[in-house]
Amino acid sequence: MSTYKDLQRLTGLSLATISKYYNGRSVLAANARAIEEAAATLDFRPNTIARNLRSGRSRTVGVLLPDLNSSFYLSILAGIELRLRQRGVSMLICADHSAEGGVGDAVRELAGRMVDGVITVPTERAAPGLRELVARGTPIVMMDWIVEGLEADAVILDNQHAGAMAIQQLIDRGHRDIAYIGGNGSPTLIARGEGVRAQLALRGRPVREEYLAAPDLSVEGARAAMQRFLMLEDRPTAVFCATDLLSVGALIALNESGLRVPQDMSFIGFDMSSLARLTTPALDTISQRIDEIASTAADLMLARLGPHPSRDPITVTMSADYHAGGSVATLRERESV
Amino acid sequence: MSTYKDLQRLTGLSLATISKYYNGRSVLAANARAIEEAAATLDFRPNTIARNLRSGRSRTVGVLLPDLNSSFYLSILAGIELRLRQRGVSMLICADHSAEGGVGDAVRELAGRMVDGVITVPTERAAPGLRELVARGTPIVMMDWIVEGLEADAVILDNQHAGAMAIQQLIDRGHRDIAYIGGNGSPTLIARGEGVRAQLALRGRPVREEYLAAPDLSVEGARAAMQRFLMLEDRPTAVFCATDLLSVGALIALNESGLRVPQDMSFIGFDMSSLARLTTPALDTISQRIDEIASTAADLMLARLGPHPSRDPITVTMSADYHAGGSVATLRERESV
DNA sequence: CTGAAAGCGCTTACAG
DNA sequence: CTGAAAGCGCTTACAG
Repeated sequence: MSTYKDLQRLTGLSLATISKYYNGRSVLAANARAIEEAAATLDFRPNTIARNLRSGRSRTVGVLLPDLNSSFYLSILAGIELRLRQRGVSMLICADHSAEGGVGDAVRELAGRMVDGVITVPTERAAPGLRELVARGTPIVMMDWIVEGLEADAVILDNQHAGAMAIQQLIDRGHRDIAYIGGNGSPTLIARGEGVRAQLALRGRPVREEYLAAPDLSVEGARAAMQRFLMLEDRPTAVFCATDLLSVGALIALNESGLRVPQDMSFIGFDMSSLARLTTPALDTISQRIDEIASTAADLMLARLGPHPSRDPITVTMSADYHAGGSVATLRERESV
Repeated sequence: MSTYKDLQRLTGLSLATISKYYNGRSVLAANARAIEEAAATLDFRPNTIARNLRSGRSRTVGVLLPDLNSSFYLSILAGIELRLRQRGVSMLICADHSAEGGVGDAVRELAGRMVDGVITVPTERAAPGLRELVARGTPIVMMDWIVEGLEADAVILDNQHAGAMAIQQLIDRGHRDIAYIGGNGSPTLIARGEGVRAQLALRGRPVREEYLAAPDLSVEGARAAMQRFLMLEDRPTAVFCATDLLSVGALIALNESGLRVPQDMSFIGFDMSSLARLTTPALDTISQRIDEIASTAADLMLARLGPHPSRDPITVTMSADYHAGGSVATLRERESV
């Protein structure tokens, strides 16, 4: 790797002038050409690490996620990467691995690498570290759920509404015995569950505890939960799943059981994008516009890194969409809403 | 952020001693305790950037992928992240975005950030940059396909065999008119296609060009390709898809057509993991052990970063597995192999 | 516009 | 074991 010193040797210019050139400040045209020539000869590229150390900015944003095991997180990563790269900002990825425990403090790891900001789907575990970062003036953007009391921007889904929307649809189609596979692992899932329960109550449907499952957020967890529903004396006529992995697991159990969707069981999934069309009939799903969430989060961060960041934290709330498929059967006559 | 100087103020020790402590070299027990106390008070954490600059090692590995739009890449990321984090190595992610063009040279970006090594699913576009890195002595590990002439470790699939295996299965089950949705975008796909053609030829089955499609590597590309197959005068009795996205797209088109799998069309997909069980019947697939590929790649990299790297490049070739489902119909009597 | 000098926060020989 | 000094490759005021 060649350095400014090598350019200095070839051009006779000072380090300060070379630095100015590489920072886009004005330099005599002749000098600029000389630097470009020398750089081409040497195959020179400025050392980002040194730049960062001296300037105190790394043009790198940390992306901290609970794990990397769902397509939800992948889509988020892809969306953020695209937006940040357009603006010359790099991305350092950390998975929190809360489950494993003791993998070290991901947030402090990011801090030690001088990231200019952190975009995160936060976990309980990460919260204290995020507070420290905010105290130090590092901008944070939260996605998916909000750490209470953290002064930071956020992009979240109206999760209560997302949950309620699924139940409303099922009730409108005549369902009464509705099962729900959700979870208590995060405020996001709790809110979706609240939406479910509230809507059931509102429409006078029984909230039967044996129809509510909160398994591990995994394909196998949901598969087992669905299997339990299917063994009930009076099994539900419809099931709603609160995440993509849970949807996949529940559907696998349904397929294994030999029951048909929607004749024997109606189904509403969550966030399955193109997978919803993988089955016959296609699935009804509740879904978020993940690309929009990611790009909004990236934009909020870029604004914070820019010259005139706004003072107050901004929370963007997005609403989920209902994608109709053919996986919900209409029982009896359709109720009026 | 506090620094060594602050620790020096609180402990009276020299910077050299503090540095020794943080690099795990021996320090008097009393001094170690003093440093720990001061660090706790100050909430100190060594600045990784400064460390990197001075030591010339960043304990960061660049991960360079063509894009971030497939679950194949996500699984690879997840596997690598897990292994690297266990060893205290961070991961800087770049998507090459070859398609968009002009997004800047991802490889040089990584070089400027002083990554200790690069793990990559290479693209044509990245090849020259990777050569430069090798010339500079930066270790590279390639996954999925090999850039010819690059002195670097690699973990690849026996793609010819993967392609041949699918065709063999279909022929064994009595199929003759076999369609293939693949692509020419990468040596990986070309090799899978060669395996397909070779096996068809070997078993005396016609290689009909109208049964071969090489669409964009996208869900929509495969959907369109499948739709064209279905409009053929004598449509094929079976289709094999060479990637996960292509499989999803083809299956969507099949569902939309109203044809049943496997009665009207047999289907073999690629790399669908749990998605293969999403449908009734479950899908037959060819799949790679992605976790193993990722962890092998990470281990090869960690070995290169360790104290005694081997001299010669290592190529690990893995073989694909056949996962039986119920998406292949048996026509006529089963042939002997 | 340009250059000389100091310094970002560490690590690294080198003495002691 | 410890400490004083130089330096990693840049950027940043400050003069000129």
